[in-house]
Amino acid sequence: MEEKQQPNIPEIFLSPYNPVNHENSLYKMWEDSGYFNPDKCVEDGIADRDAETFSIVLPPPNVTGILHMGHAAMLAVEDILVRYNRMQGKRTLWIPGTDSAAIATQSKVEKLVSKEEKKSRHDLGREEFLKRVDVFVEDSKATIVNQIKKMGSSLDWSRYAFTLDDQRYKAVMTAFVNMYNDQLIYRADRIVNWDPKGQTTISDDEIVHEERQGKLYTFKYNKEFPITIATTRPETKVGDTAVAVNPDDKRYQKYIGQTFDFVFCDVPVSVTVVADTEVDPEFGTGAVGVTPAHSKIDWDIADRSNIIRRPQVINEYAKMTVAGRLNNLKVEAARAEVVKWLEEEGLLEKIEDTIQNIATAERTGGIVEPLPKLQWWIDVNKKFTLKHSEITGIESGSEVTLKELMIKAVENGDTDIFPERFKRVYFNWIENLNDWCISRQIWYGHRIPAWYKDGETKVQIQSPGADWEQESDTLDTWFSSGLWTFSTLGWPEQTDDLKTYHPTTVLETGYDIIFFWVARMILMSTYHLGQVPFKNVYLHGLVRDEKGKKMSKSIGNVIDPLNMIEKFGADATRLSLIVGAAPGNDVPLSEDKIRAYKKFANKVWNISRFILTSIDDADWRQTPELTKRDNEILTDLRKNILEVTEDIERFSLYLGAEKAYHYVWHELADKVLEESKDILNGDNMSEKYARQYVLKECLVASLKTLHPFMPFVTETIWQELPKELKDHDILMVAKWPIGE
RNA sequence: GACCGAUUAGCUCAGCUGGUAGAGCGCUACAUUGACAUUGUAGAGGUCACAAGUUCAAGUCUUGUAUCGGUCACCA
Repeated sequence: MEEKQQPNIPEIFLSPYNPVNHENSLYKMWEDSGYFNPDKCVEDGIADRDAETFSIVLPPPNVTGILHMGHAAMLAVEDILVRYNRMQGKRTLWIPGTDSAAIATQSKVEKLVSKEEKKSRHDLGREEFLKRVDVFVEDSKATIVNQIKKMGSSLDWSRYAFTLDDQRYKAVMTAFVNMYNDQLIYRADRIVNWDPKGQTTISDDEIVHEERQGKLYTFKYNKEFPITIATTRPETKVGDTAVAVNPDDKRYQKYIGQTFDFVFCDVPVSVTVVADTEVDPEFGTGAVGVTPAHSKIDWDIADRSNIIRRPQVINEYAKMTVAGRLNNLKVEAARAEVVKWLEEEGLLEKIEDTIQNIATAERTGGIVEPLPKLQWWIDVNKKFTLKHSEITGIESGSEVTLKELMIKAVENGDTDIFPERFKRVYFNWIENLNDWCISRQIWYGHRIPAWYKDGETKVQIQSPGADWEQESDTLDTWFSSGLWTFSTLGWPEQTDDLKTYHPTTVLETGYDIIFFWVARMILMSTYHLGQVPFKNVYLHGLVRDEKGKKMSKSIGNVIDPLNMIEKFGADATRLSLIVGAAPGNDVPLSEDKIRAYKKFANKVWNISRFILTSIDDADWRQTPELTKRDNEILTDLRKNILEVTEDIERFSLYLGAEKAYHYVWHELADKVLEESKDILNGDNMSEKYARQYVLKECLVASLKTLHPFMPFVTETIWQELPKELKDHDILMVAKWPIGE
């Protein structure tokens, strides 16, 4: 038996691919190379000076949070797009950042301070408390940043942004002042959504409607009152100033305009009967008790009928402020008390079960209490002059509203949304959009640059003087998030980055924040820059468990990405989140699925090992004489490259990943490698050499097409490839192969 | 209540601009430990929710029905 010559194979291939041995050092190698930064790529000739640009801003994760599968999916999608475009030779920029998550962070620190020092934020005072928050944020920042890196995210860390850093502060202040000067921001007293738990106002979009079992009470204010009314909230009736009926309702027409005074549950009340077309004669008794201070609809009815809009009978702690037996009771207790009183007085006609929609605060879960408050708003319907416009169909200097800008930007295709059906969702939302309440009663955030003295108000970034007092409210975090595509690029300065990379190419985010964020970014960018913020919106689905359930700690079905990276590698984790994840569709994820892709990483590893040992003795200076089959293999290869390329270009990553996977495993490995064994061991040297050439081509190209999807294993192998096979030492910046 | 989506193999889903169905996992049988803490080969399994329509031809287009899911919504 002749001893087969032991090929010269790199030692690392002697054992299966083990991600943990390579991932951290590879990431460091990439980072040290500087090629996450497009400037460095241009400098070293990887991208041409005038190459097309490709830019994405990372939707900033909460600075104090930890990485979950949703983040992991987002990072995987974006990194694939970024790596692909970088290999295409574009000037590719992916900007990292973190978000202050104002309310969440503040309450975290509040809890911490209360636990460790037994103090409230008010004990510490605003300034001292904010110092604690800053320290906390600084400490926890490293955690999330490191976790982002674990996924292999090729972000340009030299451009890292934090929503509350100095540069972003400047952008937010400038934005506010500009909008105020255009009278798009105003201050007004009206009903707001008050979250008693969070002790702040919230916007309409931060409300979650919950269906709950409630009761509908039908009663009279007193024995003499001629009209019976129904309500689910009897405790608010001490704040009634009117009873509204439909003007066409024959039963009540004779009372319209009359005023009745009486004492209701110890509280003197005066109500006027008014006509309002919004009242449905068919519902309940056809008469509505109007409580302007605690219901938005009632406030509007009061406005239309010229009724007084107060008294306010419930305070910020959801407690009654009236005198008598209800004094200082919580609303639920007050309700029981009022019902008891109605029964005693014989005023209660009936109680029915009903399903009522309760408004709760998204972040705290508290029941929202509508209260009248003096707050800051953005007017979405006011006409103003857009000085500069690059938006298709809107001339510079034309009169528009913010709503029109938001609609136009998508309607004209300047911003395209994937999947397409979300365009309709977007338009639908804008049509029903009301003015946006942007002030919040929390401390951690951008403090509104309004200054007060003796009833006078000035809006400007710098304090007008020591005796002027600054507005204590801060801005809704989505206000600053809305500026994110351009505040991260240096706006309000006209930086090179801003000129080069804005509008950004893609915004990739979850469909659940299309209103919160996507719409607000379009609003802010079109207004401040006259540009859309991004040319494409790619909406990914939510990561769910294998049964399609939402992952949650209480159910215990959470799959931790860091744990998965540890177990199966970042490449496997990425692929599991991409394959089968059509944009806009939820992704079912299981540990088995991730394990399957770890096997694939190992398969790639072994394919490479086989090919490398098979081509070890090849001399690449010869010209290969390809057989018909050789050419066929190369054609298949290029066809696969083309398909993967097209899929990535049209954001169908789930298809591209699957095709790349399928080709490598079931075409290259199962067919090409198997049939090559005879040729490689045969005596026909010309045929053997030709096949070696083909295998080399297949390996190099496959590593490249796989790289965006599974950067670590492909780069690890690349580093072991003989120099003469590579067009660059680092696969991350090698040239994307050409398909046909 | 309005709008949107889904309904295709046991499970999870692909099927873009219409031409009599595909993948992965699972299952069955056989082979394999000299690229592969395995892998390969072969196989079973679907009246593409239902009904009507357009068409030479329909998972694929139109309309309607049913079931499930989602988003939005001020009915007191």
